[in-house]
Amino acid sequence: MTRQGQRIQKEVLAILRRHLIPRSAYDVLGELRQISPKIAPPTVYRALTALTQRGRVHRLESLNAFIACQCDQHQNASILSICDDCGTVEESVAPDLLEELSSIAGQSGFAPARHVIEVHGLCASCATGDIPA
Amino acid sequence: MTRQGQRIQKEVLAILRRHLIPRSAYDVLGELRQISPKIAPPTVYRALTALTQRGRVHRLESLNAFIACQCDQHQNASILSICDDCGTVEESVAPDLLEELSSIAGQSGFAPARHVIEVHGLCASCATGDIPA
DNA sequence: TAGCTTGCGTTATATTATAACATAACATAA
DNA sequence: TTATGTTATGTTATAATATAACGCAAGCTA
Repeated sequence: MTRQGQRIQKEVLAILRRHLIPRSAYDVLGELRQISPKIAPPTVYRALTALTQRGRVHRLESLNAFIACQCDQHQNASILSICDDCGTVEESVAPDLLEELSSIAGQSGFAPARHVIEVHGLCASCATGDIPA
Repeated sequence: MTRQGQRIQKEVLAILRRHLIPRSAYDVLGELRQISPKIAPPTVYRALTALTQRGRVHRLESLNAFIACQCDQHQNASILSICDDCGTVEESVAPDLLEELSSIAGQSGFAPARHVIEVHGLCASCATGDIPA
């Protein structure tokens, strides 16, 4: 990775960190272009791929969107709880559950390498209606 | 749903059942068009959505693809183990793990409604190299 | 039949993602 | 320092996935 690559990854991460709700790759592209108007899609996807591999960003497979990692310490897969009303995402870490999941998937000899765990529903605020939209 | 809608859902399900590996919506569209050449994308997506809601078909969020339900009895979320080498998908049911997952996600008041659990890795054959590609 | 509701077909287009190849940046040795 | 290989990045184009919008038809029921 060259200096330019590092700069773009840093900018992409900063953009994602400014938002509590997931952004699509093209959302990120739009914001990047406010700084560097000539950025093209593959550049953004490369940065997002690298950040995701390093655990700084999570890809929400069920939304085709990305969010900055909120706990900044683990390489383990996270449980991502997505509010279908307001869009916020909560991140939970549960190594025990991952092990259990690996063992279930492995019963037939399957060798797990990557876990995707996303839970859709309503966050506390939206579920109780305390803070109506 | 009208008779025509039922017919298309039946055809889509039959197509998915003919394959052990996931098919994209456009794969399905291509096969449907061999029978009814004028089908358009929204028709396929409507059928896939309905089948998914009734649990006859699973959508693989991390692949943007679909596969017929292999166990045909449950409305519970399945664990889908995806071989990154040969593409086969194994389905497992684990109500205990779902409850545990709901409880983890619910710790902060989050109300879970739908679980997405996908495990990428290598199936038994591909992991051992018994049946090299 | 008239009027209502829902589903379906159709057109067009939006959104997400990547292939392919040219160029630039960096590393290393002659 | 130039030559050479290797990897990263820029650029263009396009592929792949998904849905909005709207009009017509099918099915219901008064």
